[in-house]
Amino acid sequence: MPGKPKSKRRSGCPVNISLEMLGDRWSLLIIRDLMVRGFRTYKEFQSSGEGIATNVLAGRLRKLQAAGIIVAEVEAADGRRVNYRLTEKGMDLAPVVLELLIWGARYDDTGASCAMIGKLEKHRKELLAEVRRRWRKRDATPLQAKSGEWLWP
Amino acid sequence: MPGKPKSKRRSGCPVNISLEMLGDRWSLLIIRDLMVRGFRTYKEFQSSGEGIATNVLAGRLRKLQAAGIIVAEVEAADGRRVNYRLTEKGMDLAPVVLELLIWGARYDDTGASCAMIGKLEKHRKELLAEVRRRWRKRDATPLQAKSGEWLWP
DNA sequence: CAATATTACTTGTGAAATGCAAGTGATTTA
DNA sequence: TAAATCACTTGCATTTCACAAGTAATATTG
Repeated sequence: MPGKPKSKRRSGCPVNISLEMLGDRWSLLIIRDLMVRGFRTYKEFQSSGEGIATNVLAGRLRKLQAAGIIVAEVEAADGRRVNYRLTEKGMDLAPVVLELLIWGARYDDTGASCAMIGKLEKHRKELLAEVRRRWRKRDATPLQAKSGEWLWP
Repeated sequence: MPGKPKSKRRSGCPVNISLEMLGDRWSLLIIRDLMVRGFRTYKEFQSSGEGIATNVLAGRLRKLQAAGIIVAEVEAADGRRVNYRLTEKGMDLAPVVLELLIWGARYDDTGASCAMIGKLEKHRKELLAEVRRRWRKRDATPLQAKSGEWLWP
């Protein structure tokens, strides 16, 4: 039994960054991988090379479900597989993820030629629209490779 | 001696969400408070009601400095006071913070009338410009009250 | 159809981070 | 000069995390 989180304070009109769910090392990475790398299964997350521990991954997936950010469904054709998908609420994090990607690219750059970054900044809207279109179609082809390279447009 | 973080993996072209710095419960809250609540001192962070532990706050401020996101300077008029400010790099997180605020407001809403949310979404650019203008002027008047309420425009 | 493989986890253990209460040292104010 | 303020640090109990190993359910292979 995990026990309740001990009741957190909340201010009046709740325009607050809500980092109770997203304020950890992995949640946003999982969301990004669902959003732009086309990840769907537990195994993909584990072997993505980011190094999340298996028990922590399981915990995060559970929490993200409980928060209504992702849903899990067992694949009809193969009862072993569980496919994770973003909900509408989860997809609405796309602007956050995009801005984080842009910021990270601008400052965490280890030097590789990333002309793509300028394109991301200039075409925020189109990219967000594309991500959402693929989400609706359940199209899991990645916009971003495992290496981080962008496959867009 | 804290010891090195044990070397994290990095992919080739580094377009990655870099959550090594921001992937915790407090960093983005500190940045938001500097950005839109006009916080400047240690004490303000401590007594903001968010409940960050004092040792953790000290640690985060140190890490954010080391990452070049904030700077600390002792106040000339009062040698006890240390004022924290965002760097350019820190200010460039404004779009991230704004999108998080919008998302949080949309979904974490406990019900209060927040017509302001729509305004934030419609006037992203103006708000970002305003935040940056105040930052340049070192104007610490908050855009967002402690309660979360927006004082803008 | 039995043996093996795959997938999605859980469990156990030590290390690290966190939360809390109390204390410290450098100023500044009364 | 004593008290107050500010920005921290220290110690300790609790929680979370990382790593390795194991398990249960389904699927594939021979």
